[in-house]
Amino acid sequence: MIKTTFTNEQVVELAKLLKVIAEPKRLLLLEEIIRGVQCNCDLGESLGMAPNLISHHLGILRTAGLVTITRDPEDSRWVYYAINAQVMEDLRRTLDQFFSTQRAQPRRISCGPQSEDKVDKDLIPK
Amino acid sequence: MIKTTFTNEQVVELAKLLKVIAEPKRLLLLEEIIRGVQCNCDLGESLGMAPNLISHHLGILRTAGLVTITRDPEDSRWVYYAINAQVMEDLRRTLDQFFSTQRAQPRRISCGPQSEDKVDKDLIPK
DNA sequence: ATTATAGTTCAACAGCTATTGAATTATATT
DNA sequence: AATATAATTCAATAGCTGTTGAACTATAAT
Repeated sequence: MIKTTFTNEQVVELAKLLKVIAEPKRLLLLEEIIRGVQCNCDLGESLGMAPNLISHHLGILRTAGLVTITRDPEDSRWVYYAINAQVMEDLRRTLDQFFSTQRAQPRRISCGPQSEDKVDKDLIPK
Repeated sequence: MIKTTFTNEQVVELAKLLKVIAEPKRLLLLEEIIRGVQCNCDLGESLGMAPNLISHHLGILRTAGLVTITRDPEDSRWVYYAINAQVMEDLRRTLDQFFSTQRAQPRRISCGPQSEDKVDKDLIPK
């Protein structure tokens, strides 16, 4: 069953989530985490980012629910980030539906010279 | 064949394209165009946006290659926008790969108490 | 106890961009 | 020729946010 339309609220909601991942550094962080690089210091090192900036971006990813945080049981100073598979999967499916070319409808003629509105208007006498 | 990694350049490129669609008004415009509402005036009317703002956002969508523009053959003052199916499909597949949970790797231990670096360091005498 | 380390929070700033209103272009109508 | 219409371009503004450096918190090591 293919979803054919999105409500305005759903579109706005999707845009919000897209804004979270539409930032190059954040998307790079996600890619690294997906690859298995999940401790804060390695993320900062491999991307050349200051630790506070890492915190900032990971916080946004975390608020969006895309990643989860775990503290090391031996030494709780260390934190490890991991992707939230469920949220990722939901996002994947939503995007899959939104950008499905099957959804595309032909132009609805309601404007321009061919529109009936135009013709009707012309029939109204002045 | 599932793509397992993205290069930094690919990630940055993807982020740029995501930025284009991560704007609520633009995503709403895309949704409307997909539904078949494709003339400028209708788009503005159904979304409550001024014509110049419509132009602005559609210009960005057009620069990104997501939509194409056609002028009315009878009255070239009217323009109609349509989605670029090829670009949409490419984007859909890229996102499908990026957010595929199958890509996710377990944590690579290179930091923290369990890391070998740590242990090796401890073996070095002072 | 003191120092070191990992990470977060805070404050300030700069750059970008969505929005608005006015001016402009180009085509069609009268 | 003059006016109207559809759309774009331009200039100015305001709000948001990524970035930076400093201060702070919490835990571990000495």
